[in-house]
Amino acid sequence: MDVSASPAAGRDEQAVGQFVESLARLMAEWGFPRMSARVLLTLMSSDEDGLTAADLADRLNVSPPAISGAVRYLVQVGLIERRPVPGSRRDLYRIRDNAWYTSSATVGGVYQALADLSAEGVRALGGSDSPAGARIAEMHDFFNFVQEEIAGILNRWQQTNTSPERSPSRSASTTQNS
Amino acid sequence: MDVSASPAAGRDEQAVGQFVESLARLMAEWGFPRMSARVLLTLMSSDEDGLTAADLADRLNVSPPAISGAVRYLVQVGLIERRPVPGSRRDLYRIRDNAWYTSSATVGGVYQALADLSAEGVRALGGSDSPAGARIAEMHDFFNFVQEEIAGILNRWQQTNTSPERSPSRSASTTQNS
DNA sequence: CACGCTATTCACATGCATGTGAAGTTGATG
DNA sequence: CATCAACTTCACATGCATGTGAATAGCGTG
Repeated sequence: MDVSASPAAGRDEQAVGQFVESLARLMAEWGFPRMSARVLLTLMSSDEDGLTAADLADRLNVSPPAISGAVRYLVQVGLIERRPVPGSRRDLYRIRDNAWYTSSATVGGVYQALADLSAEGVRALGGSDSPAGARIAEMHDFFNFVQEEIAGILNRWQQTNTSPERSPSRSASTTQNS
Repeated sequence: MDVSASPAAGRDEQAVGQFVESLARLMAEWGFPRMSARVLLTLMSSDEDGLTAADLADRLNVSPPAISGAVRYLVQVGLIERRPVPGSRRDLYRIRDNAWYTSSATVGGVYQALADLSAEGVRALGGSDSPAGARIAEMHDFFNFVQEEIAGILNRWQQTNTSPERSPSRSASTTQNS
């Protein structure tokens, strides 16, 4: 095996690539756009403080248009930001600091939508008197509960990590090994 | 327009159908199989204590094979159960009582997988010393945190709603007749 | 013992999302 | 002012998931 570009404890490019692909695959499996996931993870695992569309296309071996669509989505949902480089035509794409926090807040919104819709369901069923009505009412309670709890989780995370901005590396040890 | 089958405060079949479709669409948008979502919600919004594949095919205006595939998935992930009817060839499909609980437990498992994979990412990056390593390490911490918190949420839900097992979900007064 | 109903499996068609190549647009530079 | 580089938009091809129809297997019934 050739560890050509791997100083003692430095990056293992091959392993990093594998990591990006594995995680992107997992995210894609539950509905996240594949290409956007790859772009996001490539940005996260780069030491530079931003990459251009050309850089991304090169590292991922895809065409620039694919990058274009992927970053448009990522910017729209607030996971990355584009920073036009003053002297140049290039734009740098950069991860927003609270990316995962934002992402999970979106998940919370989904639960809110689920709760709202199930409330309509209870109405459609004529109240919670019937078995079906009771079932949907319970579903509504559950989603409502989860939604509130998720908000609590995010608050706790914010407090634990004081400013969600640029928190220093605090986790040294990797929890578990296979 | 004729509201032929709408007793005063009873089921509004049209609204129920709309509810099923809306919620199924939302679930499909974040990765849940469309047909399985429709079947699940149809079961939930039925007052009978179980429906046959033929019933489901009829109510959803789809072919029996589509039902077959949908219920196989639902049974596999533990959201519904099949109850062979003793005297007949028919099988009744029925929602498991803790369906949403089970479903959310699965979501928790996803976060666990995310945490595990990001731990590998930190290793691939040679530790959390580099900017990228620090970023992935923070991601790992976040997923780990969320995963633990989700477990806490579910426990709290269990306690609030006493036993999640086989709890007669007729929390309200359901005049159940078999 | 044969028939019929119910559910499943197989091969196929349809629809949708996604990535590619070519052309277009915009801003920097000599 | 002309040229070049970088990103974006458009039209198309490919792959994948999903639902349908025909044929099959199993169990209750006359």
